[in-house]
Amino acid sequence: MGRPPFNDQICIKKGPWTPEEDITLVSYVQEHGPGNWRCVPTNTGLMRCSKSCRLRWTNYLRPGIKRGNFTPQEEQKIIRLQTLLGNKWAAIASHLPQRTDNDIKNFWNIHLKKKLLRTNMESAGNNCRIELTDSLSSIDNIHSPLLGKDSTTTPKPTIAASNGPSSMYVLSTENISQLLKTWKRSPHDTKSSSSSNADFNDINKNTHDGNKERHIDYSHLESILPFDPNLEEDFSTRWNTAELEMEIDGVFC
DNA sequence: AATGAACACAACCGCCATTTA
DNA sequence: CTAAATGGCGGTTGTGTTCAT
Repeated sequence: MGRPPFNDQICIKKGPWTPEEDITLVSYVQEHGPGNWRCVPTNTGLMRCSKSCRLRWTNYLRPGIKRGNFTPQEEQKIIRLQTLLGNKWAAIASHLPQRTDNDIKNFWNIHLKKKLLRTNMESAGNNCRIELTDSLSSIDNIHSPLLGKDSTTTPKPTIAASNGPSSMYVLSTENISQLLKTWKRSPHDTKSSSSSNADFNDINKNTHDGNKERHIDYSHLESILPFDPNLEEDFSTRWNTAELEMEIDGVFC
């Protein structure tokens, strides 16, 4: 009974994705669209499990993803949504279409959790009525709506942009298109993996120059992705609309 | 200049709900 | 209806980079 076994175990490669793998995946999704991930390793020859392919696409390769520093507005929104929803990162991410749940989760764990704890401790130092929390996990409890905690105790966050991202291997859709150009010149380079990685490191180095802000220019990707370049603008527009603000404010107020 | 600590983030793991044969 | 695959999600980890000493 049940479904026939699907051997996903043969696709066992793990670790960081290579540019070649990314291109393969992007090309496949371009042709077939996202979804039916169980077929992806078989049809593409990628030695990755379907889960890994889906994750790579949704968290990294999908068009419309905004990378780099979170804006103060985004930060405020995340804090407020986390207060309301708890650690429902996917739900929170649905209010920030350009951000992935993984990114938001990382941002929360790295920046906001600490910031809130610090603010909380300062409050405790200034006001004896507030009990000092002694662990980072307590921050989650403080903000858990299900516990019915008084939201007025939620510390007001200070706005501070995080520092620039590291220059470790980071892939953007812009990088994919650039790599495609390089790749076309020497598609069968036997040292493709290592050399391509080097190329990508160079690309990222260049991308991270100046203010270190990672900017994704999707215009280069039009030829390989069914992506509307206006999408990012659309997200930005939607982001700024009073409608969306009211949608969220309505929940909080 | 060297080195250890802290930071940042991509990727993996495990669990659960849904889908499918 | 059953059981296994699949997809989705949240938590955690591994590792490269940056910063401080």
